[in-house]
Order: sequence, then C-alpha cells, then structure tokens
Amino acid sequence: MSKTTLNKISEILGISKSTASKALNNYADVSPKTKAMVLNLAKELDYTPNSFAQNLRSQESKIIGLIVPEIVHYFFSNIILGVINAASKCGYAVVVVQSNDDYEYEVKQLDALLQKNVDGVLLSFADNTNNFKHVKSLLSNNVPLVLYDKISKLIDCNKVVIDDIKAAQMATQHLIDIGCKKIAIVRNKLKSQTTIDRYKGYKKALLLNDIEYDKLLDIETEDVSLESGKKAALTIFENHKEVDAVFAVTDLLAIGVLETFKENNVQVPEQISIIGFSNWLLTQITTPHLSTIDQPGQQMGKVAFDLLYSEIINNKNNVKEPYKTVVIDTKVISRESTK
Amino acid sequence: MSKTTLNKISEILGISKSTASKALNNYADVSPKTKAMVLNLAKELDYTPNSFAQNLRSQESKIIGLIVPEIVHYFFSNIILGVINAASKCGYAVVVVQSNDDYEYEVKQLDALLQKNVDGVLLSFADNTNNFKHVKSLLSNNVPLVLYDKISKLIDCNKVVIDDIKAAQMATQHLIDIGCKKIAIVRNKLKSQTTIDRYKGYKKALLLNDIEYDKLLDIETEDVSLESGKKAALTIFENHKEVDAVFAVTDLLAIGVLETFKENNVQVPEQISIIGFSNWLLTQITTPHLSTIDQPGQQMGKVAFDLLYSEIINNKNNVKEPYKTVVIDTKVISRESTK
DNA sequence: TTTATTACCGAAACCGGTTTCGTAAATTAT
DNA sequence: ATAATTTACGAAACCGGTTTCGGTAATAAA
Repeated sequence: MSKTTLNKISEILGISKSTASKALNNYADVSPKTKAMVLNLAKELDYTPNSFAQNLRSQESKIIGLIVPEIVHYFFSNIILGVINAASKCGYAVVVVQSNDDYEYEVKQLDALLQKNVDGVLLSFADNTNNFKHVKSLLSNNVPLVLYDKISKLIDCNKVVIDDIKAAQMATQHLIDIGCKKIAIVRNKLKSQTTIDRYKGYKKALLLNDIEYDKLLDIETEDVSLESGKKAALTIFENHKEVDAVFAVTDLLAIGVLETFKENNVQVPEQISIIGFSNWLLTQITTPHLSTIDQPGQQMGKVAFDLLYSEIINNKNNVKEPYKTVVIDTKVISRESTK
Repeated sequence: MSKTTLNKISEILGISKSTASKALNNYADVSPKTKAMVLNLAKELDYTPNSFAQNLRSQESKIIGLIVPEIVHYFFSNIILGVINAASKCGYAVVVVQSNDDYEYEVKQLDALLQKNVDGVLLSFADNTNNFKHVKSLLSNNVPLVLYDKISKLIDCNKVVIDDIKAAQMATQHLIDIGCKKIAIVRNKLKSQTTIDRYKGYKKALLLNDIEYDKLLDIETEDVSLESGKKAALTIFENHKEVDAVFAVTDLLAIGVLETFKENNVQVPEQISIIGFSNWLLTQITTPHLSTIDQPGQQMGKVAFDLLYSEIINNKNNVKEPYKTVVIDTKVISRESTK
C-alpha cells in the first residue's frame, strides 16, 4: 500500500487537486460539503502531506541546525535540551552536530547543515576558531544565525551569552568575601572569549579589593580536562603553599584541582577554598560539594532558539529588526568547597 | 543575489537543464567539453543543488531520527555522539528528540519525526512504554527502525543492546568475589526490560553462588534519581545493618547510596561495597571512586546507526535481510568502592 | 428582468531537481 | 558508397504539494 497523496484523494472524490488542497488548508472558497468530504477521506486514508513537496514549494525545511563544541558535556547537553524543547513547540526539528572544539571541523559541519537546507543555525564557537569566514558567508547568504555562549564580538548577529566577566568577578569576590587573600586562577590557555572574560573578571575582582595580581598564581593549562586540573593543582601545591583559594574557569578543572589537593592531604575548604564554573551535576557529588557559578544551559538554549525563530519569521515578512544580545543571569552557588 | 539553480546554469550556457544535470552527475552521455563548461560555471556561481528538489525526487531526506529518553544523561550523550559521528560519515544528519522517559511524549516525538520524513529511526523506549502500536505502525509503513538499549523483545527489528543479565551478574559476582555475603539490590520499580534483566542477573549470580535471595534486601525506588538512591540507602542503613554490599542498577542511584552511607559514617568499602551501572564520568570523581559496569554508549550508537544504514540501503535495493540483535560487550570496572 | 455579487471550483504554473526516451549528427563497419 | 553504431543532447514527464487566476453558476441587488 503506497502513501496517499493529494492526487489520489482528488481522483477518488472526482475533484481537482487544488480544491482538495484548499479544503485541507482552510481556504474560504471551498463549500462546507466538499471540505467535509475531503477531510473525511483524508482521515480515513491517513493522509499526511509529503513534506518534501511542501519544503520545495515553501523553500523552508522547518529544521534548524545546532552546533555544539562537545556533545558529551553537561552544559551543552542542557543547551541541546533547551533548544529542542523550544523548537519542538514551534514545529521545528533540530539537527545536532559537534564541532569537536575544532575550527576545521566546525566549518565542515556547518557546510553539512547548509546542504540540508536548515532554516537557521545556532552556533557556539570552537575554542580555536578565530577566523569567521564561514559565519560571514552564512550571513551574506541570509541564513539566520544566533551565536550562543562562545561567541565573537566581531560578528553582527543575535547572541545569547552570560556575562563571563561579571560571573568570574562574582566567583572571585565570593572567595574574597570568605576571607581568602591569595587566590590562584586555573584557566586554559586557548583564548576563547569566555576564557578571556573569566580571566578579566578575576582580575577585576582583585583590583576592586586592592589585591595585587600575581602572575605566578595565574596557572595556564593545555585544555579544560580533569587531568589538566590535576596538573595545575600540583603546580600550586608544590610551589605556592601560600595560596588559600583557587578559581578554576570550568568545573572539571576545579574537580581535578580538588582531587589532587585531597590526594595530597590538603584540607578543602579549611586550608584552601575552590570554586568552579558552570554548575555541572558533578559538582553536587564531589566531596566536599563544589561551589560554582550557575550557568543555566536550558534557559540559554531556549532563548537562543527564540531569537532564531523571530529572525526566521521576520525574514519571511521582510522586516528587519536590530540584532540583540541577550545576557542570561548567573549566580554563585556556594557549597562546601568554599567556607 | 538569488541562489543559482540548474535552470540558470543551463540558460547561461545555452544548453538544456537535463544536460547540465547530467554533467554534474557524471553521466556518460555528456561530451568532455560540455561537462567541463558546466562544472566550471557551477563552481564559479557556487552552485549547490537544492536539496528540497532532490528530496522530493528521491523521496529520501538523508536525515534520521534519534529518540533518547533523556538528553542530559551521560550514557545517552554518548549514544548521541556515536550516532552523529557514524551518520555524518555517510552523509546523514541526525534529528535528536527526547521522550522524557514518557510514553505519550515518545509517541508525539515519533510522529514529529515522521512528519519530517526521516529515512529511519533509532529508538530507546521510555521506562513506561509497554504499548507498541507506534513502532508497529512504523514497521508496517516500512520505515527502518533500530531499537537500542531499552528495547522490547516483542518488536521484530534490528536491535543493539548490552547483555544486561550478564552484566548485572558480573557486577554481583564481583561483589561476591571480594567476599560479600549480604548483597542488596537497589532498582527502580518501573519495569523496563533493562531493569528487569539487571534484576535477573543479580538473582542469577546469587543462585550460582548458593546465596539465598532475600526479598528484604531488594529495594525498589520510584525512579533512578540521586534522591531515590539516598532513600534506598537509608532504608538499608536503618533496617539492614547486616548488608555488606549494594548493587545499584544505575550509577546515579549508586552515588546516592554512597553519599548517604558516607553521611551516616558507614565506611565504603570497608563496611560496605557499592557497585553501580553505566560508567558515567561521575563515577571517577566520587570519593571513593565508584566501581561500575562499563556500558559503551558511543560504540552502541555507532552500531545502531550502521544497522539502520544497511537497512536503508537494503530497502532501496529491495533486498530483505533477517534482523539482527547485536550484543555489545560490557565489563566490570573495579574501583575503590568495592574492595 | 437585468445587473452586480458572491460562492465554488479547476486548469495550470511553480518549486528545482532527476531520469527516461527519442533523435540528429558523427563515427565506424561493410 | 551505404548501413550500423555510437555519441551527445534535449524535450518532457515526474516527484507532490501550493497558489494564482479565470470562469461558471447561483444568489442578491437594482
């Protein structure tokens, strides 16, 4: 049994394809009788319009592309969920791809999305992306784009971010508020905007509290892995016994730091306080529970989709709205690792 | 500047659309000169075929649907990654949706996928799915389907699973091997196949080692959350001091159990050993590190896609292969929580 | 009764490719 | 030289909807 098409329906009823289509789409110029006839038969034959044909006609796929640096990642999982839920409510499906935090891959995956004719793209840059040809060509091709989380100020489009400077400043201030004086920062050396901003926030907090920035307490790591956190902690443990607090720019780094201190019998938080960044599920499970910055992924995903959606709608209606940058609120989650 | 189409190319070159199409698709009946001409112009105008038209013609979308019970979940994140990587290599995009571990939602999301005309579906059932009308209608509509992880034996299709019985048996045997005698099981009461099988494996191991199954040590929880694990541990702690080991059917449950024991000054593993299930990243971060069963999500995702892909290809060529059930190997990861 | 409206329907164009089939020209075989 | 192939190309159908536009018949207004 082949799929039922409009042609089949119109043939059976002895009417034209046009009328059948109109009946299904609530056009005014269809008599009640005819409409009922069509609707009944459509239901009986379990008719669903062929979306390929609809897509070709409307030139839209009702699918959007979502590029995340890493899929197996608590924060980005929440992004994905937020996007998918919001999209689903508007009848959009989401194709998810991963850039592997690599520029080349990001370009490739973006191309793949465009070949599928997605109606818009949500993108968080790879750590090593500092060339923006690919997104600029997107924009010149009039494909709606929303950048989220790891963005670039050089691109003129809708964005949704957290205020990394402010959040990092709050994290550092929290450490200062509980009495810490020698605060180390552990950050990855790749210069993504988020890393840079968290670094700025750290320095800003020091400055505002008349604490001198000490280059030796500024530990750069290869990446943001658990292992890198451990290495960083070892550096601190071996060379800087005076340190009484660590701000790590990601939770995983923070956990690596925490683990290593524990292994070396450094009491957390009695001897040293630790705060991370993102509020991964992980942080509620460490011993002691890790203080961190809440970075609401689901909400960011939802907002990102909403921005994209309104841009898609505006495009259809040929209206041009100025681009927005939505800043999502973060807050300090104070747990046992900072006291 | 509008998008370049085949029509535009053929008009510019003064040839027919057919010939232009053939040139681009390596047909034999195009002269070398004409072919070069078309290819050059296509490159110059940055021509990419309109996939809507291709889809309509070929009646395939080169998109597959992936339904996961929960997106923010270490195991399923790995599934998603495995699927996406494998799919991408074959030119397929993946639309990801979440069933929320709820049957109604699962049906709804499946419908949404079908409306997008996906070429196939990968599905892991919600915990409360025990009605299979939706997937049966899929199969009768000849839409390729592969079930993974949470499957049903009642459905005749390709599947990829781990041997939950064997894995749970291995976990329990591991506890026995290290000398435990009173082994409790913590499992969610919803009767998904995986839960049932892990329960079976637990009992099988007891049986093979002449340990009597004790209904009182069989703790049923509402769900598989951290909280449920904590509640279960409290039950054990308050009523069954004799228990010297706990097998929890998920890592999160196990971590809840672990946390609660620690809070009540029960030494792990000295007084009680704990083993979980799945090998989440979390398990490497708890104190003590949690023993568990490795459940290789990425590999399962890859295998699931490969099965789906070959079914899609077979369908196109009108060949019918018998359905397979691929069983992925698991192994015990012995860490500090079992000694 | 004549004219103006309204209600209802269908032919056909359109979206942009792919593929079949017929045919004229060029080449080879006889 | 003619006949048989081969080469190269294009017209047109096709995929399955949506939408415009024109026209007839029924109704309302003059």
